[in-house]
Amino acid sequence: MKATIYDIANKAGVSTATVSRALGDKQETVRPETRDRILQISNQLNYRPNSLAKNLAKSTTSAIGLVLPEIQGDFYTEIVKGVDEIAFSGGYHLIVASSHSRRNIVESLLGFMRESLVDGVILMIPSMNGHLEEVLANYKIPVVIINDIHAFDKYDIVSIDNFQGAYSIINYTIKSLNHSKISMITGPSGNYDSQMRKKGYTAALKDAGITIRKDWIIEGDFTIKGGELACSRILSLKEKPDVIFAANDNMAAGCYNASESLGFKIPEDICIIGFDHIELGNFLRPKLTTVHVPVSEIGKTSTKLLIKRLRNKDDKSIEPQHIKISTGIIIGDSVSKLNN
Amino acid sequence: MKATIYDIANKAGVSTATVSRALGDKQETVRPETRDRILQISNQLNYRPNSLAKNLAKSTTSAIGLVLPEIQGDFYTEIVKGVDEIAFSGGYHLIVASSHSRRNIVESLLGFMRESLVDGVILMIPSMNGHLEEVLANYKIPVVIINDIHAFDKYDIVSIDNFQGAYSIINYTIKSLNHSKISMITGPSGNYDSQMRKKGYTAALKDAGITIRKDWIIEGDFTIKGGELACSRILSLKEKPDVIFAANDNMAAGCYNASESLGFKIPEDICIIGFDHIELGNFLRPKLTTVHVPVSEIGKTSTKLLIKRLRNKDDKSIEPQHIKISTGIIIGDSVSKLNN
DNA sequence: CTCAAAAATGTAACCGCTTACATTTGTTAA
DNA sequence: TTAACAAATGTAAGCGGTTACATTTTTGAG
Repeated sequence: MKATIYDIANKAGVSTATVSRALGDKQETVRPETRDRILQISNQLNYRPNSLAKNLAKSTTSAIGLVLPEIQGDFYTEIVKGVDEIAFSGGYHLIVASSHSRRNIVESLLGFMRESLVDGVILMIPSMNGHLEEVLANYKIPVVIINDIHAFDKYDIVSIDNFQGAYSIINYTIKSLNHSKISMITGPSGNYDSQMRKKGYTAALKDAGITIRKDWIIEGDFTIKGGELACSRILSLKEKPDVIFAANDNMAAGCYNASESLGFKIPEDICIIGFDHIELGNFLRPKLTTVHVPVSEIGKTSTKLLIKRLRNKDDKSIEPQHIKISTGIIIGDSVSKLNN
Repeated sequence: MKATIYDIANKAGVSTATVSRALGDKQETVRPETRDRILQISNQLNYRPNSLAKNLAKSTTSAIGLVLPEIQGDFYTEIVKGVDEIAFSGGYHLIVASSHSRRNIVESLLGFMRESLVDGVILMIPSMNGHLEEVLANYKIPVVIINDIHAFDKYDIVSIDNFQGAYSIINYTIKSLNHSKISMITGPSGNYDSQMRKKGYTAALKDAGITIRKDWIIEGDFTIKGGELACSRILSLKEKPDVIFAANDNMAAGCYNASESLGFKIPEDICIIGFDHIELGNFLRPKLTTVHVPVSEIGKTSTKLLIKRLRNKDDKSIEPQHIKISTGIIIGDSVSKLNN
């Protein structure tokens, strides 16, 4: 049978309270020789505290919940990796729940919260969800939200600087490469990242004095297939743009496919810009020009934030923090330079 | 304050035992009208059982642990997704632990087992690890191992049919495409998947009466960079092979890079074959010929196996199951047909 | 050496649910 | 009607820790 705290107390001739104190993290008042004796016996019996009992007694689980949207591709692996690494070094376990055919984000979240299964939650919200606000308001476990969203200002938020990323790369395309006929394939309409990327795009155009053409803004869905479809539509327009700015690399890859099958050469006939800088982009030919997003940084930062919150749970005074992760530009060969 | 089972018992004028029975899963002996009353009050109070208390009382957690090797790329996302989906529908939570700079597989495993944090574990072991056997022997939580490994025959195992996959594609290359000068870039020497893929490769050659050249078997490390390096070495041999079989797609992608920079055209000057069929391969040009591995199937199958085990925990008689997930061939354009 | 304060340890309730066993209530057959 | 048995419910002891409060031991100033 597994050794319990009672066994140790017995063998050491002390009470369970003393054993608990000697073995606990917080520096408790135990005489050094007593502590040593307890530690030794504990080792000898190969004692491991039962975390279930500890959880119940302390109403705490040392676990962090990570709620992800429908998982696909590199992106999420990086997030999980970043979160896991920080969680682990902070002494937390990681419970993940991704939404899929049988479950949505809110359900995952509720599952965590209702059962007090985790001490805190990292929540990645790609787009607005009806019940979400209500759920968040009803349970008061610390939450860190990953997304570029302002409806949740009272929570800690970690977001990619989508606006800046899009603005920079479009600005570069205009100013340094002399382009002005730039179209965009957005993500799904409700998606926050997509919305901000679009704002960056329009702002850069506007600041450069370029009129925005609504017919050059096509809605995509962040998938490769979706990119293919949208690109085909753009390439069959009577008045074609010179550049397609896809709201993510997946769709940019779709553009490569469509261009290839429609006989458009990149970058001579059509230029492509992506967003995310996933591995895939490095293998597209010509190399994809895109916006670098430090994905695992997002996971790490949110976890750090959450853990800080958990460590100061009583101190309600700390203001919600909003951290923006900045992006960078990756210059590939998928956008040509125009001679003006 | 959150409602407890006591509050319900009070309000309903029954004992906590009855409430517990009425609310529990197993069809207990409670009079219908009593059950109804309890259910009603439970709803009214918005009662949610405290899972921590339940865990302690039942010494069970309804959680499955998933231990992954160093996470990178598509592959693992698919596994997590598959596991999560099945775990969820079986009423289990998913706790993941990946090894990384600060932790290795055995540590993750120990963490789960020592603290009785999970009811069972799904363990992905890429290569032999000293303490592993010992750890597994010492704790008797149900374990499902994902890998092509025979040292652990007494556990449930789910494995990719690496041998068959490699054999088939090499055989196809020989028989249908008339190649005979086929080299291989393996994975890290200790890696089980790699070992079996190599066996499939050598068996196919041998069966076709082709002599195996040791100098055409180069060790790689499953990374893109590693593939690049190994490929360069092969391409600078005095006697070059016509085909390079990379033990995974990542390395195959590296081969593309190396071939490009050394001026070798695929498939005219050198042919490339991969393994895994990750998304990336679809974007290589020419399209990569590779072995399809149904990754999320692996996750799903192992989880089903584990849950079955957990549901029949007492029944020790069930023999360890060894399930092989079969692979398929994806024919791209990276291997030319020789006229013999 | 004495005594008050500080340090160390002990006692036992508690976290909220489950469940073996005891008790009460209901049902059925003679 | 009643004995015998089944069904429904109650009692209370866990599960294995934590911790408020009580008690004992140690320490050190006077």
